[in-house]
Amino acid sequence: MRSRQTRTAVLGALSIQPMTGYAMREAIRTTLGHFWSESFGQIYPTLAELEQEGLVERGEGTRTGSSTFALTPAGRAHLRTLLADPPQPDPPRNGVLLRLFFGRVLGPEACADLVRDARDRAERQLAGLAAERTDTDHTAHADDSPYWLLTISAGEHAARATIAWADETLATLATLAAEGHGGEPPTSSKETP
Amino acid sequence: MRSRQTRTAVLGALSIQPMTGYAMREAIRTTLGHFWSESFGQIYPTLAELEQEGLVERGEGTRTGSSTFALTPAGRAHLRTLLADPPQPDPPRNGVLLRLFFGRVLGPEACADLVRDARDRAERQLAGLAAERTDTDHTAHADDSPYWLLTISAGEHAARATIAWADETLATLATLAAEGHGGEPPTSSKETP
DNA sequence: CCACGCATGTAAATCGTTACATGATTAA
DNA sequence: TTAATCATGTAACGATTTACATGCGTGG
Repeated sequence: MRSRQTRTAVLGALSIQPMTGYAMREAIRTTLGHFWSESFGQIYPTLAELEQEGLVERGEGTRTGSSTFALTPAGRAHLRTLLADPPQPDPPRNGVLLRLFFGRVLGPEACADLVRDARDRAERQLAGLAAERTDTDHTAHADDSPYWLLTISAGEHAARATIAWADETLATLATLAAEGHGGEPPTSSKETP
Repeated sequence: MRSRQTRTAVLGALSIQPMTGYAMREAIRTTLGHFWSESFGQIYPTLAELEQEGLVERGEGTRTGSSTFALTPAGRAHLRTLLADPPQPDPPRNGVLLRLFFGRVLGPEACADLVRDARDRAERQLAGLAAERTDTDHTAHADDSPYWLLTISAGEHAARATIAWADETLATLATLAAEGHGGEPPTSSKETP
């Protein structure tokens, strides 16, 4: 069985409206993109599985060979149980912090580049979320929209936190650089005396 | 070859001080725990690989059969190149937001439970980081400690952001509940008229 | 002497992405 | 007509965790 998380995402997507696998991938990428992702390789097998179990129904698509999937009553019930059981915390992996932790090897200037990149990404993220907020039609899916706004807000809080941290960090790194904690040179005199 | 990320973590750990595979696992879990994780199944094969490539050296351990690994000069040089190339962004997956997005199916009260849990975790995280900050001996690894503090700070910013978001969200969910957007009942009258 | 912590390693299982093969439909 | 987009699915690969098998050393 595909992971419960993927099943949740797929059934959840269909709880908004029936759609094809392709459309689901697009919907997840654009709407859930700031906190979730699924690939075709997950979506199609999961849909097939859910169909076998009678949790989704395959209907006629708009073109030959395509099908729109829809939730069955059993599927909606199953989604409720999936949503109810506690989210499994995945092990944290932050590439920026990993590099920064070993920053002594790299030196303050290179670390500052790293942090500036992270800051830029957060800034763009923030702008993107603000755009989504204003662009989106709130009347179309009025019942779902308050919950959607909560996830947007989460993204904004996280991005602002990253920006604030980055600014503090850049100041710290500047003083570190001034104090002369330079990066280790490519060929260290300690290693080849 | 094991992933560059894992190699970076392993070489990085040895850049602080030589240690056994077992000790490395402990060090990563306790010190890098709030932003990174590695399991034995990754660490041992990676160490063997790096040894083959002459990037780490296996020395005598304190007991029979055990070995302490240390960085070679080539290993240190390789670590610098690994740290320099840009962090690969992994696809986001936030189980709490996934559940909240489909909150309409679950109802505002159950969503509030979810958010309260997330808030609790963030609060504990914050307390844990504060404890680490005060407990740790800054003189032992003085050269690495400023960079370590930057990662602690990142965790604190993120946790505070989660707490602030959770409080806002709980207020919003309370008004939603008051307006009567209850969860869908276990047996919907729409599905069985 | 025995339970627990230190220590190493492998095998299997899980989870997920990427790339490919294939074809229909539509807009230029 | 041809390129782009919609659409489905599979195969291969990669990354990572978990569980297991094994044994040394030490404190109670």
